Amino acid sequence: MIKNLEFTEKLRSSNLRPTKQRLKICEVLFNRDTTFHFTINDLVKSISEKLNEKISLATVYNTVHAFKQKGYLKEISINSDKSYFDTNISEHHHFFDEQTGELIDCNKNDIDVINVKTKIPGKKISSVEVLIKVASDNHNQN
Amino acid sequence: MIKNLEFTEKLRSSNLRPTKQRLKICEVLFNRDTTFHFTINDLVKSISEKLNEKISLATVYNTVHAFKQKGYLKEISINSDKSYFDTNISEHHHFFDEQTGELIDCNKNDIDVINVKTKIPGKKISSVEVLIKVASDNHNQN
DNA sequence: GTGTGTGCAAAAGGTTTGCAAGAAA
DNA sequence: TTTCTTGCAAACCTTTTGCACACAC
Repeated sequence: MIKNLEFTEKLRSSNLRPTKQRLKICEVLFNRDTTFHFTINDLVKSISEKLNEKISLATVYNTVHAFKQKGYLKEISINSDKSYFDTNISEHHHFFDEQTGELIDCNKNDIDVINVKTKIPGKKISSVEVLIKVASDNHNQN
Repeated sequence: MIKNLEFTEKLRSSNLRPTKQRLKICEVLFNRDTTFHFTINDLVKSISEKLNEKISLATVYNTVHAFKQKGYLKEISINSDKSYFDTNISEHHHFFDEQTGELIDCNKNDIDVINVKTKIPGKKISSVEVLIKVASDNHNQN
């Protein structure tokens, strides 16, 4: 169980004022055992369920973007109408269930390290993301 | 240079009526030498530039979705406010320039085949997509 | 007190939908 | 003639913005 004090420090060290709202969002995001994959909407729901409170949508967006920019959250590359975020900020990959929309973290040893053999002149690689789309075994799509 | 007749056949074989609009969209999408990475907006612009015509947005969306469903287009997993599509339907991967928003196809031998060693029970893999984000070499992000 | 952050409502941008008119079979 | 397709406008949903008020320092 992580203490609010820790979050306060974390925020302060990133030049983010530890406001009531940001601390609450920290609590919902980071005070959990497993990775949290979420959309903004999921987060808002989580806040109201876990804390029985409401934080304005604009603030939630602001905060998530600030956290992403500070490296506390990762945005996941999926094409969807919504943006997905991940509290697991290590370089890792995902399974995406096309039918349920569920995201599952890949473990380090589910996939060999991706070796990119070609460079784009003047560019450096900032990340490599693998998305493995899965569907029910007993369905066939044509 | 692919003939309209070929497109007509293609459409008919997929149970899509070869309408004037669909044939024009085929022409813009598939009558080119290199892969086309596009958003709906790009496509609409292309139609008006190449053919000097206007096809209703709803029809363009309809058609792109139909083509995707029939396997003539691939949707690329990027988180963006817009959807990106690709006329290269082979299983391949992408470089994505974070600064310019440009997408570049990976060649088959830029990356080793991804070997997914773990299965999700009851699910089968329907695709594996790799997105390599790149940025200028002389920039450092913190 | 000064500068940031919050909340609301409105706006924006991409995508979808309903439905009447039109085209293909 | 029947069925599918088109086009328009309205609706929808996520995300962003502007601005007044409130809070952190």
